[in-house]
Amino acid sequence: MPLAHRVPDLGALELLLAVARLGSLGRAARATGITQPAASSRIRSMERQLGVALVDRSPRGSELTDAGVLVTDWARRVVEAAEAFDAGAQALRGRRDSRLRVAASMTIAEYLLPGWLVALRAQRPGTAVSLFAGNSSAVAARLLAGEADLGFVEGLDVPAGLDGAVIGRDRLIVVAAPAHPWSRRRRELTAAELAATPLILRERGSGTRQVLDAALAGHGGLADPLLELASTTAVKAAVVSEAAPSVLSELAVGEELTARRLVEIPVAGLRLVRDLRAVWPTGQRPAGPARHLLGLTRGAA
Amino acid sequence: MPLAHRVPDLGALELLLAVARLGSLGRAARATGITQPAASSRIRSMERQLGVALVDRSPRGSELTDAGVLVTDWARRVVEAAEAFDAGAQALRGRRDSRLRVAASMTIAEYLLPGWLVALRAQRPGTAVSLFAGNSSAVAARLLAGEADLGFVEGLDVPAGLDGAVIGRDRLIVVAAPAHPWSRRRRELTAAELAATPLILRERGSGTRQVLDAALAGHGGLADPLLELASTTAVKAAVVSEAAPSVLSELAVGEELTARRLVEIPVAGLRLVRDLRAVWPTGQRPAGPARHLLGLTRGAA
DNA sequence: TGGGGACATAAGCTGGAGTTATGTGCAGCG
DNA sequence: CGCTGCACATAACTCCAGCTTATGTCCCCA
Repeated sequence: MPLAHRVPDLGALELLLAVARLGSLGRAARATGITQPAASSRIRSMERQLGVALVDRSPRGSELTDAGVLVTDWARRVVEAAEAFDAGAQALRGRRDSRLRVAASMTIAEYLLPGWLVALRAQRPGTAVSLFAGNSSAVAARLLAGEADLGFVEGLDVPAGLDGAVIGRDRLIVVAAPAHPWSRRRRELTAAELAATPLILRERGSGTRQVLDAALAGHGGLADPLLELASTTAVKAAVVSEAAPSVLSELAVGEELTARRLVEIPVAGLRLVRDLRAVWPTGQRPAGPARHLLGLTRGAA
Repeated sequence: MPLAHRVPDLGALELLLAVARLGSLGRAARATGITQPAASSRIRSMERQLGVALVDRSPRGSELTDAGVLVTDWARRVVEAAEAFDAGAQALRGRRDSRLRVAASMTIAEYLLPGWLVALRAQRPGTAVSLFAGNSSAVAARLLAGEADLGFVEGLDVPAGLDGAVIGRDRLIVVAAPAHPWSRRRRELTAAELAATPLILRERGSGTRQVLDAALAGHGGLADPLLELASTTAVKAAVVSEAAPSVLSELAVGEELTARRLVEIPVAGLRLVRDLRAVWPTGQRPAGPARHLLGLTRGAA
């Protein structure tokens, strides 16, 4: 359980990446703003903690061992996730005087925006971004009030008073635990079967739920849910442990699918997709940083 | 640059997840093995560091704020990456007396195995796994010497003396920087064009290079590379900064594609795929933990 | 109105990570 | 051949972040 005691500090992982990149403890130390002895000791204690030699030291520099290469690649993923966290958190704190004020739906803010912000930061360092997250109407209100420069929403329609461009699609997929009978079916599920089955769902009013309701209206209508939960995370947890399927955004379950904690159940003849849109007040085409961010988002999902 | 100073500790992120899950600082504290005041102070200093209120405290418990929900979701990604790191590192240290000894090619060990190990740990906690990473022939040698129970290789053929099962495919894709002319082409690239262009590549002998050589043999043969580098990471960095394309495993560039640091260039009529295989000594079908891990890997990539 | 749950505050301890100063080993060169 | 430069290791000391225990405050509920 105490993961933090078995995984090196973020600072140590960054240092390791610097050693890999620069080929010497001393240079890596300078690059990360510490002294050479500090770097030396930190790498050493990381090796002690992991029980694996990571770098080959020599009087001419330091190189990663074979194990070190692997560990460094795994470390890179942690650091990248931390960068996304940082980009998101910065934007969340961002003051109203930011150069680029973004308003986004929860799903987009959760899964896509941090990556875009990392890319933006790489290409235009120093662009101060602020982020507001809320539902579609709240995003629209912000834009119309002039309190945001660019919005992102998912859903079937563009809110009144806004122009928009489709930047990607979000597919809703049926998921079940690997142990669930549906995971072993040979024939595709039918829409009617799906409609008739009590599912684990977000509460009524969520965007996902609306799309699902609409799509199954012609197939007998959605059965009463087995369980209604307030957050996507809670739904995922319930699907994994309980024995009922759910319908979730593919953005939300990518991780779970690759780790096989959840399995996607194909459904015959049912397209549960919703567009992801960038939106802005009618007539005011995005310019400057907003235009640049918009360019980064094409082809999302 | 000093990312670690702006992102909370892994321990703090874990604690935040526990608060989200359990709805109270005190319970979260107990769950993570610290006392309530420690948790209180840690969450508070995280809020100070991020400049955002994360939890609403009340005498009846604590709930995440709207911003807290977002931050927690981003934190979850960091923690999941750390879990993969941990699972990998544990296996790397694993002693020879492990219950399951895995040998895998570098690509698979880097990108796929940690996720499988996390899944395995969730389903069969306490299965001690050890990992050896090397090229196909080294993996084969381990298996044939009885020093490994299950192997994973990518490539065109099954090494002699081994049986195997295809568990997925790895597609090699042409990538370029967004600023590169190929990223703006309207017409698909032809195989002959690709063959005639000097690329940034791994050194001769790497698996990727072999597949590429074979596939382009009928299209005039691969031109001399512009640059030959020793690691996939170095190749990616060169493609991003230099003005030349490369051909890389889609496993290696997933992150870069979604962040738009790299762009995939479609090529007409060229299928650069290689199978990912689980392998074992002829006749000795995997049993026990090996069989279970094998089950987790189906449908990879 | 008293008890219990939940969070905050206070005071003191500890260890990890950092710093400066110095030592060792190796390569290249005048 | 010894000097210089570079890289890593060791030693001694400092400091602060995070932990603990003890106690206070607030609110709900029986």
